[in-house]
Amino acid sequence: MVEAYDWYIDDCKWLGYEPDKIIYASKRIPVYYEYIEKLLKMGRAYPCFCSKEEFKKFRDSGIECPHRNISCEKALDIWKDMLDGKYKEGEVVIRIKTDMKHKDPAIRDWVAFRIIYEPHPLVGDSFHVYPTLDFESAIEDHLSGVTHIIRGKDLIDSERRQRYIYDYFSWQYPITKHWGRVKIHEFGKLSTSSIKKEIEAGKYSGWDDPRLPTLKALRRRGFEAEAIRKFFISLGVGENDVAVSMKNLYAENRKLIDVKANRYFFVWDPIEIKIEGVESRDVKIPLNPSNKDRFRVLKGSNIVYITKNDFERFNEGEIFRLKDFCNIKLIDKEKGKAEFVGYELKGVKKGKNIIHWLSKDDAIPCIVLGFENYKGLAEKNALNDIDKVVQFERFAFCKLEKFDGERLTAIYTHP
RNA sequence: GCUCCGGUGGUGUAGCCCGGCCAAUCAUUCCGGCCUUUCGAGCCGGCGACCCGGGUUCAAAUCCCGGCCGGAGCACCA
Repeated sequence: MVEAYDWYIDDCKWLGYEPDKIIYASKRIPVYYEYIEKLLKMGRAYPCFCSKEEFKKFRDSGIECPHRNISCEKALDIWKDMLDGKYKEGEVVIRIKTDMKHKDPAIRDWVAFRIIYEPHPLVGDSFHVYPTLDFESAIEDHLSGVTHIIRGKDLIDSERRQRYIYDYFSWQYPITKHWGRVKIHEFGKLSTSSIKKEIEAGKYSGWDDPRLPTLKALRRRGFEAEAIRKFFISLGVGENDVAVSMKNLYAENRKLIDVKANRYFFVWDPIEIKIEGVESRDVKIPLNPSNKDRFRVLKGSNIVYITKNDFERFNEGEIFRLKDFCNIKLIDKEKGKAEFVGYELKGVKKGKNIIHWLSKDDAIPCIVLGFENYKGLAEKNALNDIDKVVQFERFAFCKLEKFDGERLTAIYTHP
């Protein structure tokens, strides 16, 4: 995927880190050729004609393969022939000499170059002899003056392999740190390859599907880069695998957005209620409880929508309050009828008896996409905050993604 | 199977190298209270951990050995 090249950089910048140098290994193949030629001349590398299976036998038994001890001249000739395209894929590889008796078989004479005729996404068919990751990054780390490497523990053996090259050239190996595998309780193992498959299978709509734990998805959900940074820093760099809950991320993000996210009403699964004896009036509600100077205005009227959840909780005869508007008593649940009790907040039990609502004039259709999808009515005022994260009161923080003239689409951020 | 690494409250983390100040840090979750016109935020309080067994030592989460459990590598993949 060619686009993925840009995604790394894009995501990196979004997180707030500007790379000071970007290196595409595929564009620097000739550099690696230089170094492998040196190693061939030094007798520290050799062309090997063993098949994978054959070599595995040698590796497992710690025996040098018959190709290992040819002269430098011959080795270089074969190398030239490889470059000239005289060999087929899989016919020959270049191996770095380590120690066939090394106690860890994973380290024994590893492959540095192999032949691939398939065109490369970035450089097309300019080359057909490519370095392996271990070889390329060994050279590149040294050339670019890398002093510290932080990478996953799956690459721990890379260090032991690469050190042979560093020793041959008398270079100094960087200091390494490794991290373990990260699992998210709510999702499972983080694995780009399995996510890719599931996207292709149609399970997810794309890399930014809000159900995914990808940076793209988190970004779409309106997370602050700062929260993600803090979250990952809190995980530390340790070789142990970690299994962490998204709740920790939510907590970090909430600290940042709570003060700035405007509050609006979102009535999911709306139920219509008629209130007898109430007069219409405008209701001013603070956009954010921490700043009482900024308001939004809702029309309080005798027909309002409340969410089904709330409606079902109340019994006939019970009094509850439409937040900031008025108190009503449910008189006929069957018909959705209530009667006006008063405007005064005083005397109403606080907490669960105060619910959010919307009258028809202020309601626009809204869908919230997340782990589950919610359909309902959102407050019209929210249209002022398209592209921003708002809090739908008593629901969750949501990123308002778009309004198509008919319906507002929001992405579920977190509770 | 071979090689290597790791195991601190529900979760993540600090401390381990250089033993004592660790009746073990911080964050989050959970539970309780206060506050609040949101089941949000804030404030206060609480529960809760050094994998097990030996050894060294006046003293061990920290050092040593063994066990158990978990993970990584053993690719012509990145």
